[in-house]
Amino acid sequence: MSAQLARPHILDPHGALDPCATCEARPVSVCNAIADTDLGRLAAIAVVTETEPGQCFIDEGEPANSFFNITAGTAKLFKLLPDGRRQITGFVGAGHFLGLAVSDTYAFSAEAIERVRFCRFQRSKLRMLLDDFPLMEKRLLEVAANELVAAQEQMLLLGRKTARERLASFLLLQSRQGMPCGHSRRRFSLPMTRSDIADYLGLTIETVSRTLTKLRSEGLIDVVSQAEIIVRNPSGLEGLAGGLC
Amino acid sequence: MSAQLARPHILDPHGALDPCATCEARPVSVCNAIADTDLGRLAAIAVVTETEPGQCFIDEGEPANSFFNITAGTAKLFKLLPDGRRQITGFVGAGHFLGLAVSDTYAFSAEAIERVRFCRFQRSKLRMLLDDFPLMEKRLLEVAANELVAAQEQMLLLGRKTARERLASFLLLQSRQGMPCGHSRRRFSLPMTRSDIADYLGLTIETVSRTLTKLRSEGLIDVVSQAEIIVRNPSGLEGLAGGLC
DNA sequence: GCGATTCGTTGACCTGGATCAATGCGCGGC
DNA sequence: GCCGCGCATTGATCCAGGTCAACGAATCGC
Repeated sequence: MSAQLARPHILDPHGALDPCATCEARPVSVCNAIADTDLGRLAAIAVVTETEPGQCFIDEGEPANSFFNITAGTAKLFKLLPDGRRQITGFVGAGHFLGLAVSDTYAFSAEAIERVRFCRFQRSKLRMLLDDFPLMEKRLLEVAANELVAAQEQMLLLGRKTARERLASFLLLQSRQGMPCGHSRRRFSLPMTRSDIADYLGLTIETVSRTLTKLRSEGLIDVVSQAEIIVRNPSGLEGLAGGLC
Repeated sequence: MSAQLARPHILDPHGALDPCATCEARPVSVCNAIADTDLGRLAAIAVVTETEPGQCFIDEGEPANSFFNITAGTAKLFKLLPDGRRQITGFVGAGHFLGLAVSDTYAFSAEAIERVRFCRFQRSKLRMLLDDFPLMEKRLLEVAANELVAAQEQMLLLGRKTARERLASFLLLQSRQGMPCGHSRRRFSLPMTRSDIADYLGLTIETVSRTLTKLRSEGLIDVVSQAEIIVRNPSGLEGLAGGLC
Protein backbone atom coordinates (compact mmCIF):
# COMPACT_ATOMS: atom_id res chain seq x y z
CA MET A 1 0.00 0.00 0.00
CA SER A 2 2.58 2.48 1.00
CA ALA A 3 4.54 2.68 -2.24
CA GLN A 4 1.45 3.70 -4.18
CA LEU A 5 0.59 6.24 -1.53
CA ALA A 6 4.05 7.64 -1.30
CA ARG A 7 4.73 8.40 -4.92
CA PRO A 8 2.09 11.01 -5.63
CA HIS A 9 2.44 12.73 -2.28
CA ILE A 10 6.07 13.04 -1.47
CA LEU A 11 7.19 13.25 -5.00
CA ASP A 12 4.58 15.25 -6.78
CA PRO A 13 6.37 18.30 -8.12
CA HIS A 14 3.23 20.40 -8.04
CA GLY A 15 1.99 19.72 -4.56
CA ALA A 16 4.93 20.97 -2.61
CA LEU A 17 5.08 24.58 -3.74
CA ASP A 18 2.70 27.29 -2.66
CA PRO A 19 2.00 28.84 -6.03
CA CYS A 20 1.25 32.28 -4.62
CA ALA A 21 4.43 32.74 -2.70
CA THR A 22 6.54 31.39 -5.49
CA CYS A 23 5.29 32.72 -8.75
CA GLU A 24 8.69 32.39 -10.32
CA ALA A 25 9.48 29.00 -8.86
CA ARG A 26 10.29 26.36 -11.40
CA PRO A 27 9.22 23.11 -9.77
CA VAL A 28 11.93 20.52 -10.03
CA SER A 29 10.68 17.09 -10.84
CA VAL A 30 11.88 14.86 -8.08
CA CYS A 31 9.72 12.04 -9.39
CA ASN A 32 11.94 10.98 -12.19
CA ALA A 33 14.99 10.69 -10.02
CA ILE A 34 13.76 8.01 -7.65
CA ALA A 35 13.72 4.46 -8.87
CA ASP A 36 10.80 2.25 -8.00
CA THR A 37 13.04 -0.07 -6.09
CA ASP A 38 13.97 2.83 -3.81
CA LEU A 39 10.37 3.82 -3.37
CA GLY A 40 9.78 0.72 -1.36
CA ARG A 41 12.52 1.65 1.08
CA LEU A 42 11.18 5.16 1.32
CA ALA A 43 7.67 3.98 1.99
CA ALA A 44 8.91 1.50 4.56
CA ILE A 45 9.82 4.26 7.00
CA ALA A 46 6.80 6.48 6.35
CA VAL A 47 3.60 6.21 8.37
CA VAL A 48 0.46 7.53 6.74
CA THR A 49 -1.93 9.12 9.22
CA GLU A 50 -5.23 10.99 9.11
CA THR A 51 -6.57 13.55 11.54
CA GLU A 52 -10.00 15.01 12.18
CA PRO A 53 -10.63 18.75 11.91
CA GLY A 54 -9.64 20.48 15.14
CA GLN A 55 -7.08 17.87 16.03
CA CYS A 56 -3.61 19.04 16.95
CA PHE A 57 -0.90 16.83 15.47
CA ILE A 58 2.15 18.94 16.34
CA ASP A 59 2.57 20.62 19.73
CA GLU A 60 5.00 23.50 20.17
CA GLY A 61 7.70 22.62 22.67
CA GLU A 62 7.26 18.86 22.40
CA PRO A 63 10.24 16.76 21.32
CA ALA A 64 10.52 17.01 17.54
CA ASN A 65 10.58 13.31 16.73
CA SER A 66 8.79 13.39 13.41
CA PHE A 67 9.00 15.03 10.08
CA PHE A 68 5.75 15.49 8.15
CA ASN A 69 4.64 15.73 4.57
CA ILE A 70 1.02 16.83 4.20
CA THR A 71 -0.76 14.95 1.46
CA ALA A 72 -4.34 16.21 1.74
CA GLY A 73 -6.39 18.77 3.62
CA THR A 74 -5.46 22.07 5.26
CA ALA A 75 -3.83 22.73 8.61
CA LYS A 76 -2.96 25.87 10.51
CA LEU A 77 0.45 26.45 12.12
CA PHE A 78 0.58 28.67 15.17
CA LYS A 79 2.51 29.84 18.17
CA LEU A 80 1.08 30.78 21.55
CA LEU A 81 2.09 33.26 24.22
CA PRO A 82 1.84 32.13 27.86
CA ASP A 83 -1.43 34.07 28.31
CA GLY A 84 -3.06 32.41 25.31
CA ARG A 85 -2.58 35.05 22.63
CA ARG A 86 -2.13 33.20 19.38
CA GLN A 87 -0.38 33.97 16.12
CA ILE A 88 -1.12 31.74 13.15
CA THR A 89 2.04 31.72 11.05
CA GLY A 90 0.56 29.97 8.07
CA PHE A 91 -2.02 27.72 6.52
CA VAL A 92 -0.51 24.68 4.87
CA GLY A 93 -1.94 22.26 2.37
CA ALA A 94 -0.97 19.23 0.33
CA GLY A 95 2.74 19.05 -0.41
CA HIS A 96 3.96 21.03 2.55
CA PHE A 97 6.75 19.81 4.77
CA LEU A 98 6.73 20.34 8.52
CA GLY A 99 9.36 19.79 11.17
CA LEU A 100 12.34 20.67 9.04
CA ALA A 101 14.09 22.88 11.58
CA VAL A 102 17.25 21.77 13.30
CA SER A 103 15.94 21.83 16.83
CA ASP A 104 14.97 19.11 19.25
CA THR A 105 11.57 20.56 19.98
CA TYR A 106 8.86 21.81 17.62
CA ALA A 107 8.83 25.58 17.22
CA PHE A 108 5.10 25.71 16.49
CA SER A 109 1.88 23.76 16.80
CA ALA A 110 -0.16 22.39 13.92
CA GLU A 111 -3.89 21.76 13.94
CA ALA A 112 -6.08 20.33 11.21
CA ILE A 113 -8.71 22.67 9.79
CA GLU A 114 -10.11 20.18 7.34
CA ARG A 115 -9.46 16.47 7.58
CA VAL A 116 -5.72 16.19 7.05
CA ARG A 117 -3.69 13.27 5.75
CA PHE A 118 0.06 13.19 6.05
CA CYS A 119 3.14 10.99 5.86
CA ARG A 120 5.20 10.94 9.00
CA PHE A 121 8.89 10.02 9.12
CA GLN A 122 11.15 9.62 12.09
CA ARG A 123 13.40 12.62 12.17
CA SER A 124 16.29 10.44 13.22
CA LYS A 125 16.03 8.89 9.78
CA LEU A 126 15.78 12.20 7.98
CA ARG A 127 19.53 12.50 7.56
CA MET A 128 19.65 9.08 5.99
CA LEU A 129 16.65 9.87 3.83
CA LEU A 130 18.26 13.01 2.49
CA ASP A 131 21.56 11.27 1.89
CA ASP A 132 19.76 8.59 -0.11
CA PHE A 133 17.64 11.05 -2.07
CA PRO A 134 19.71 14.12 -2.78
CA LEU A 135 17.02 15.54 -5.02
CA MET A 136 14.69 15.57 -2.05
CA GLU A 137 17.15 17.82 -0.29
CA LYS A 138 17.20 20.22 -3.22
CA ARG A 139 13.45 20.20 -3.14
CA LEU A 140 13.34 20.97 0.56
CA LEU A 141 15.76 23.83 0.09
CA GLU A 142 13.58 25.33 -2.61
CA VAL A 143 10.48 24.98 -0.49
CA ALA A 144 12.21 26.48 2.54
CA ALA A 145 13.54 29.41 0.51
CA ASN A 146 10.09 30.13 -0.83
CA GLU A 147 8.51 29.91 2.60
CA LEU A 148 11.09 32.40 3.79
CA VAL A 149 9.97 34.84 1.12
CA ALA A 150 6.35 34.33 2.15
CA ALA A 151 7.32 34.86 5.80
CA GLN A 152 8.96 38.17 4.96
CA GLU A 153 5.86 39.27 3.10
CA GLN A 154 3.80 38.37 6.16
CA MET A 155 6.13 40.36 8.43
CA LEU A 156 5.53 43.38 6.22
CA LEU A 157 1.81 42.79 6.57
CA LEU A 158 1.90 42.35 10.34
CA GLY A 159 4.31 45.18 11.02
CA ARG A 160 3.13 47.87 8.64
CA LYS A 161 -0.23 47.28 6.99
CA THR A 162 -3.63 48.56 8.13
CA ALA A 163 -6.54 46.21 8.79
CA ARG A 164 -8.01 47.02 5.36
CA GLU A 165 -4.71 46.29 3.65
CA ARG A 166 -4.28 43.06 5.59
CA LEU A 167 -7.67 41.76 4.56
CA ALA A 168 -7.09 42.77 0.94
CA SER A 169 -3.71 40.97 0.93
CA PHE A 170 -5.22 37.92 2.59
CA LEU A 171 -8.13 37.66 0.17
CA LEU A 172 -5.82 37.96 -2.84
CA LEU A 173 -3.56 35.29 -1.37
CA GLN A 174 -6.53 32.99 -0.91
CA SER A 175 -7.81 33.70 -4.40
CA ARG A 176 -4.46 32.46 -5.74
CA GLN A 177 -4.32 29.46 -3.42
CA GLY A 178 -3.68 26.31 -5.39
CA MET A 179 -3.75 28.16 -8.72
CA PRO A 180 -0.91 28.00 -11.24
CA CYS A 181 1.46 30.96 -11.33
CA GLY A 182 -0.19 34.25 -12.23
CA HIS A 183 -3.73 32.91 -12.02
CA SER A 184 -6.45 33.38 -9.45
CA ARG A 185 -10.08 32.58 -8.89
CA ARG A 186 -12.78 35.20 -8.63
CA ARG A 187 -14.79 32.95 -6.38
CA PHE A 188 -13.35 30.79 -3.63
CA SER A 189 -14.15 29.55 -0.16
CA LEU A 190 -12.26 30.08 3.05
CA PRO A 191 -11.74 26.86 4.99
CA MET A 192 -10.80 28.71 8.19
CA THR A 193 -12.93 30.56 10.75
CA ARG A 194 -12.92 34.32 11.37
CA SER A 195 -10.93 33.64 14.49
CA ASP A 196 -8.25 31.90 12.45
CA ILE A 197 -8.16 34.77 9.96
CA ALA A 198 -7.84 37.24 12.82
CA ASP A 199 -4.98 35.33 14.42
CA TYR A 200 -3.27 35.06 11.05
CA LEU A 201 -3.55 38.78 10.33
CA GLY A 202 -2.80 40.01 13.85
CA LEU A 203 -6.33 41.40 14.30
CA THR A 204 -9.48 40.55 16.27
CA ILE A 205 -12.50 38.73 14.89
CA GLU A 206 -14.54 41.90 15.24
CA THR A 207 -12.15 43.88 13.07
CA VAL A 208 -12.04 41.10 10.48
CA SER A 209 -15.82 41.00 10.36
CA ARG A 210 -16.23 44.77 10.18
CA THR A 211 -13.55 45.14 7.53
CA LEU A 212 -15.09 42.44 5.34
CA THR A 213 -18.44 44.19 5.67
CA LYS A 214 -16.82 47.46 4.65
CA LEU A 215 -15.05 45.94 1.63
CA ARG A 216 -18.35 44.42 0.58
CA SER A 217 -20.25 47.70 0.98
CA GLU A 218 -17.65 49.33 -1.25
CA GLY A 219 -18.21 46.74 -3.94
CA LEU A 220 -14.71 45.29 -3.82
CA ILE A 221 -15.87 41.84 -2.78
CA ASP A 222 -18.98 39.81 -2.16
CA VAL A 223 -19.44 37.65 0.91
CA VAL A 224 -21.83 35.06 -0.48
CA SER A 225 -21.91 32.99 2.67
CA GLN A 226 -19.69 32.92 5.74
CA ALA A 227 -17.05 30.93 3.92
CA GLU A 228 -17.66 31.98 0.32
CA ILE A 229 -16.01 35.05 -1.21
CA ILE A 230 -16.24 36.60 -4.65
CA VAL A 231 -13.70 39.20 -5.70
CA ARG A 232 -15.63 41.89 -7.59
CA ASN A 233 -12.74 44.29 -8.16
CA PRO A 234 -9.37 42.50 -8.23
CA SER A 235 -7.29 45.55 -9.20
CA GLY A 236 -8.97 47.60 -6.49
CA LEU A 237 -8.01 44.95 -3.95
CA GLU A 238 -4.48 44.82 -5.32
CA GLY A 239 -4.14 48.55 -4.96
CA LEU A 240 -5.17 48.22 -1.34
CA ALA A 241 -2.88 45.29 -0.67
CA GLY A 242 0.13 47.34 -1.72
CA GLY A 243 2.64 45.84 -4.09
CA LEU A 244 2.52 42.36 -5.45
CA CYS A 245 1.27 39.66 -3.15
CA MET B 1 44.11 35.57 -2.44
CA SER B 2 40.64 34.27 -2.88
CA ALA B 3 41.21 30.77 -1.55
CA GLN B 4 42.39 32.11 1.75
CA LEU B 5 39.44 34.45 1.91
CA ALA B 6 36.92 31.85 0.95
CA ARG B 7 37.75 29.18 3.45
CA PRO B 8 36.95 30.96 6.69
CA HIS B 9 33.89 32.74 5.36
CA ILE B 10 31.91 30.35 3.27
CA LEU B 11 32.91 27.34 5.20
CA ASP B 12 33.15 28.41 8.78
CA PRO B 13 30.62 26.28 10.63
CA HIS B 14 30.07 28.89 13.32
CA GLY B 15 29.49 31.98 11.24
CA ALA B 16 26.42 30.90 9.37
CA LEU B 17 24.07 30.14 12.22
CA ASP B 18 22.30 32.74 14.25
CA PRO B 19 22.90 31.34 17.72
CA CYS B 20 19.77 32.82 19.20
CA ALA B 21 17.31 31.40 16.75
CA THR B 22 18.96 28.06 16.73
CA CYS B 23 19.89 27.11 20.26
CA GLU B 24 19.62 23.46 19.46
CA ALA B 25 21.34 23.63 16.09
CA ARG B 26 24.32 21.37 15.73
CA PRO B 27 26.50 23.10 13.19
CA VAL B 28 27.69 20.68 10.55
CA SER B 29 31.29 21.13 9.63
CA VAL B 30 31.35 21.75 5.94
CA CYS B 31 35.03 22.64 6.12
CA ASN B 32 36.37 19.17 6.28
CA ALA B 33 34.46 18.00 3.29
CA ILE B 34 35.95 20.32 0.69
CA ALA B 35 39.36 19.56 -0.64
CA ASP B 36 41.80 22.37 -1.12
CA THR B 37 41.92 21.71 -4.82
CA ASP B 38 38.20 22.38 -4.99
CA LEU B 39 38.57 25.54 -3.01
CA GLY B 40 40.35 27.18 -5.87
CA ARG B 41 37.42 26.47 -8.18
CA LEU B 42 35.00 27.77 -5.61
CA ALA B 43 36.97 30.96 -5.12
CA ALA B 44 37.27 31.44 -8.86
CA ILE B 45 33.60 32.25 -9.20
CA ALA B 46 33.28 34.34 -6.04
CA VAL B 47 33.74 38.11 -6.02
CA VAL B 48 34.64 39.65 -2.69
CA THR B 49 33.12 43.11 -2.23
CA GLU B 50 32.92 45.73 0.52
CA THR B 51 30.21 48.32 1.09
CA GLU B 52 30.06 51.49 3.16
CA PRO B 53 27.44 51.94 5.88
CA GLY B 54 24.18 53.14 4.37
CA GLN B 55 24.88 51.56 1.02
CA CYS B 56 22.20 49.35 -0.50
CA PHE B 57 23.64 46.25 -2.11
CA ILE B 58 20.40 44.41 -2.88
CA ASP B 59 17.29 46.14 -4.24
CA GLU B 60 13.87 44.54 -3.94
CA GLY B 61 12.39 43.84 -7.34
CA GLU B 62 15.68 43.94 -9.23
CA PRO B 63 16.74 40.85 -11.19
CA ALA B 64 18.21 38.37 -8.72
CA ASN B 65 21.51 37.73 -10.43
CA SER B 66 23.68 37.18 -7.39
CA PHE B 67 23.84 35.03 -4.35
CA PHE B 68 25.61 36.52 -1.31
CA ASN B 69 27.50 35.25 1.68
CA ILE B 70 28.18 37.96 4.27
CA THR B 71 31.63 37.65 5.76
CA ALA B 72 31.86 40.73 7.99
CA GLY B 73 29.71 43.57 9.29
CA THR B 74 25.95 43.90 9.76
CA ALA B 75 23.23 44.63 7.23
CA LYS B 76 19.51 45.15 7.46
CA LEU B 77 17.01 43.41 5.20
CA PHE B 78 13.77 45.21 4.48
CA LYS B 79 10.68 45.48 2.33
CA LEU B 80 8.90 48.68 1.38
CA LEU B 81 5.28 49.53 0.64
CA PRO B 82 4.57 51.88 -2.27
CA ASP B 83 4.05 54.83 0.11
CA GLY B 84 7.39 54.28 1.85
CA ARG B 85 6.36 52.35 4.94
CA ARG B 86 9.21 49.99 5.73
CA GLN B 87 9.45 46.66 7.47
CA ILE B 88 12.89 45.42 8.43
CA THR B 89 12.70 41.65 8.31
CA GLY B 90 16.05 40.99 9.91
CA PHE B 91 19.54 42.06 10.74
CA VAL B 92 22.18 39.78 9.28
CA GLY B 93 25.83 39.37 10.11
CA ALA B 94 28.83 37.28 9.15
CA GLY B 95 27.91 33.86 7.81
CA HIS B 96 24.48 34.71 6.50
CA PHE B 97 23.36 33.77 3.01
CA LEU B 98 21.19 36.07 0.91
CA GLY B 99 19.40 35.54 -2.36
CA LEU B 100 18.56 31.89 -1.85
CA ALA B 101 14.96 32.09 -3.00
CA VAL B 102 13.83 30.56 -6.24
CA SER B 103 12.63 33.72 -7.89
CA ASP B 104 14.05 35.88 -10.64
CA THR B 105 13.84 39.09 -8.65
CA TYR B 106 14.96 39.87 -5.11
CA ALA B 107 12.15 39.75 -2.58
CA PHE B 108 13.79 42.30 -0.26
CA SER B 109 16.43 45.01 -0.13
CA ALA B 110 19.64 44.86 1.86
CA GLU B 111 21.54 47.85 3.21
CA ALA B 112 24.79 47.92 5.15
CA ILE B 113 24.58 49.23 8.72
CA GLU B 114 28.22 48.83 9.47
CA ARG B 115 30.85 48.36 6.77
CA VAL B 116 29.91 45.02 5.20
CA ARG B 117 32.08 42.55 3.34
CA PHE B 118 30.58 39.73 1.34
CA CYS B 119 31.27 37.09 -1.29
CA ARG B 120 29.07 37.34 -4.33
CA PHE B 121 28.35 34.44 -6.68
CA GLN B 122 26.43 34.41 -9.91
CA ARG B 123 23.13 32.73 -9.22
CA SER B 124 23.29 31.00 -12.56
CA LYS B 125 26.23 29.09 -11.14
CA LEU B 126 24.50 28.28 -7.86
CA ARG B 127 23.06 25.04 -9.15
CA MET B 128 26.51 23.93 -10.26
CA LEU B 129 27.99 25.04 -6.97
CA LEU B 130 25.48 23.02 -4.97
CA ASP B 131 25.92 19.99 -7.17
CA ASP B 132 29.67 20.14 -6.65
CA PHE B 133 29.46 20.74 -2.91
CA PRO B 134 26.53 18.73 -1.58
CA LEU B 135 27.46 19.57 1.98
CA MET B 136 26.94 23.21 1.21
CA GLU B 137 23.41 22.38 0.23
CA LYS B 138 22.82 20.64 3.56
CA ARG B 139 24.22 23.68 5.26
CA LEU B 140 21.91 26.02 3.37
CA LEU B 141 18.95 23.88 4.25
CA GLU B 142 19.82 24.05 7.93
CA VAL B 143 20.28 27.78 7.79
CA ALA B 144 17.02 28.27 5.92
CA ALA B 145 15.13 26.05 8.36
CA ASN B 146 16.47 28.03 11.28
CA GLU B 147 15.64 31.35 9.67
CA LEU B 148 12.13 30.05 9.17
CA VAL B 149 11.85 29.41 12.90
CA ALA B 150 13.14 32.91 13.62
CA ALA B 151 10.65 34.34 11.12
CA GLN B 152 7.77 32.61 12.89
CA GLU B 153 8.93 34.01 16.21
CA GLN B 154 9.00 37.45 14.63
CA MET B 155 5.48 37.00 13.27
CA LEU B 156 4.31 36.23 16.80
CA LEU B 157 6.02 39.41 17.96
CA LEU B 158 4.57 41.59 15.20
CA GLY B 159 1.10 40.12 15.33
CA ARG B 160 0.50 39.73 19.02
CA LYS B 161 3.02 41.40 21.33
CA THR B 162 2.72 44.85 22.94
CA ALA B 163 5.41 47.51 22.46
CA ARG B 164 6.91 46.63 25.87
CA GLU B 165 7.06 42.96 25.00
CA ARG B 166 8.57 43.70 21.59
CA LEU B 167 11.36 45.75 23.08
CA ALA B 168 12.03 43.14 25.75
CA SER B 169 12.21 40.39 23.10
CA PHE B 170 14.43 42.52 20.91
CA LEU B 171 16.87 43.38 23.68
CA LEU B 172 17.17 39.74 24.72
CA LEU B 173 17.76 38.74 21.11
CA GLN B 174 20.51 41.34 20.82
CA SER B 175 22.06 40.27 24.10
CA ARG B 176 22.42 36.77 22.66
CA GLN B 177 23.66 37.97 19.27
CA GLY B 178 26.84 36.17 18.38
CA MET B 179 26.96 34.30 21.68
CA PRO B 180 27.21 30.52 21.89
CA CYS B 181 24.00 28.66 22.61
CA GLY B 182 22.39 29.51 25.94
CA HIS B 183 24.71 32.41 26.67
CA SER B 184 24.16 36.15 26.57
CA ARG B 185 25.92 39.38 27.41
CA ARG B 186 24.71 41.76 30.07
CA ARG B 187 26.21 44.67 28.23
CA PHE B 188 26.13 45.12 24.45
CA SER B 189 25.78 47.79 21.83
CA LEU B 190 23.14 48.24 19.17
CA PRO B 191 24.61 48.89 15.74
CA MET B 192 21.30 50.12 14.34
CA THR B 193 19.39 53.40 14.80
CA ARG B 194 16.10 53.84 16.65
CA SER B 195 14.44 54.12 13.29
CA ASP B 196 15.77 50.69 12.32
CA ILE B 197 14.61 49.22 15.61
CA ALA B 198 11.18 50.75 15.09
CA ASP B 199 10.88 49.36 11.56
CA TYR B 200 12.03 45.95 12.78
CA LEU B 201 9.50 45.85 15.60
CA GLY B 202 6.57 47.39 13.72
CA LEU B 203 6.56 50.52 15.92
CA THR B 204 7.51 54.20 15.59
CA ILE B 205 10.77 55.73 16.80
CA GLU B 206 8.85 57.65 19.46
CA THR B 207 7.36 54.49 20.91
CA VAL B 208 10.75 52.77 20.88
CA SER B 209 12.31 55.71 22.68
CA ARG B 210 9.52 56.04 25.24
CA THR B 211 9.48 52.31 25.93
CA LEU B 212 13.24 52.15 26.45
CA THR B 213 12.95 55.08 28.87
CA LYS B 214 10.19 53.25 30.71
CA LEU B 215 12.15 50.01 30.94
CA ARG B 216 15.10 51.97 32.27
CA SER B 217 13.02 53.81 34.85
CA GLU B 218 11.79 50.43 36.05
CA GLY B 219 15.34 49.20 36.52
CA LEU B 220 15.11 46.43 33.94
CA ILE B 221 17.83 47.90 31.72
CA ASP B 222 20.32 50.72 31.56
CA VAL B 223 20.78 52.86 28.48
CA VAL B 224 24.41 53.88 28.95
CA SER B 225 24.59 55.78 25.69
CA GLN B 226 22.37 55.82 22.61
CA ALA B 227 23.83 52.59 21.36
CA GLU B 228 24.91 50.93 24.60
CA ILE B 229 22.57 48.78 26.67
CA ILE B 230 23.02 46.95 29.96
CA VAL B 231 20.48 44.35 31.00
CA ARG B 232 19.93 44.82 34.75
CA ASN B 233 17.20 42.24 35.21
CA PRO B 234 17.38 39.45 32.62
CA SER B 235 14.63 37.31 34.11
CA GLY B 236 12.37 40.33 34.36
CA LEU B 237 12.91 41.00 30.69
CA GLU B 238 12.35 37.35 29.84
CA GLY B 239 9.07 37.41 31.69
CA LEU B 240 8.01 40.37 29.60
CA ALA B 241 9.20 38.88 26.34
CA GLY B 242 6.89 35.89 26.85
CA GLY B 243 8.27 32.43 26.34
CA LEU B 244 11.74 31.59 25.15
CA CYS B 245 13.26 33.89 22.59
C1' DG C 1 -39.07 20.82 16.89
C1' DC C 2 -36.19 23.00 20.10
C1' DG C 3 -32.79 24.24 23.50
C1' DA C 4 -27.83 24.52 23.47
C1' DT C 5 -23.68 25.70 21.45
C1' DT C 6 -20.67 27.83 18.35
C1' DC C 7 -19.68 31.27 15.01
C1' DG C 8 -20.42 35.71 12.96
C1' DT C 9 -22.12 40.49 12.94
C1' DT C 10 -22.96 44.95 14.78
C1' DG C 11 -22.81 48.80 18.10
C1' DA C 12 -20.76 51.70 21.98
C1' DC C 13 -16.84 52.87 24.15
C1' DC C 14 -11.83 52.84 25.40
C1' DT C 15 -6.88 52.78 24.90
C1' DG C 16 -2.12 51.77 23.15
C1' DG C 17 0.48 53.47 20.14
C1' DA C 18 0.58 56.83 16.12
C1' DT C 19 1.00 61.54 14.90
C1' DC C 20 2.39 66.20 15.39
C1' DA C 21 5.45 69.38 17.49
C1' DA C 22 9.15 71.15 20.28
C1' DT C 23 13.53 70.49 22.36
C1' DG C 24 17.99 68.26 23.45
C1' DC C 25 22.34 66.34 22.13
C1' DG C 26 26.37 64.72 19.83
C1' DC C 27 29.40 65.25 16.03
C1' DG C 28 31.66 66.82 11.90
C1' DG C 29 33.06 70.81 9.12
C1' DC C 30 35.30 75.01 8.93
C1' DG D 1 34.27 77.72 19.09
C1' DC D 2 30.20 77.57 16.74
C1' DC D 3 27.03 76.37 13.25
C1' DG D 4 24.30 72.92 11.05
C1' DC D 5 22.54 68.47 10.70
C1' DG D 6 20.84 64.03 11.90
C1' DC D 7 19.36 61.35 15.66
C1' DA D 8 16.99 60.82 20.09
C1' DT D 9 13.86 62.25 23.67
C1' DT D 10 9.69 64.13 25.54
C1' DG D 11 5.04 66.12 25.59
C1' DA D 12 0.19 66.84 23.74
C1' DT D 13 -3.31 65.11 21.08
C1' DC D 14 -5.68 61.83 18.02
C1' DC D 15 -7.55 57.66 16.10
C1' DA D 16 -7.44 52.70 14.32
C1' DG D 17 -8.38 48.97 16.16
C1' DG D 18 -9.22 46.58 20.64
C1' DT D 19 -12.63 45.50 24.24
C1' DC D 20 -17.08 44.70 26.01
C1' DA D 21 -21.72 43.61 25.14
C1' DA D 22 -25.87 42.35 22.67
C1' DC D 23 -27.86 39.92 19.19
C1' DG D 24 -28.44 36.87 14.74
C1' DA D 25 -27.86 32.57 12.38
C1' DA D 26 -26.24 28.07 11.41
C1' DT D 27 -25.53 23.32 13.34
C1' DC D 28 -26.18 19.49 16.45
C1' DG D 29 -28.03 16.26 19.79
C1' DC D 30 -32.11 14.45 21.50
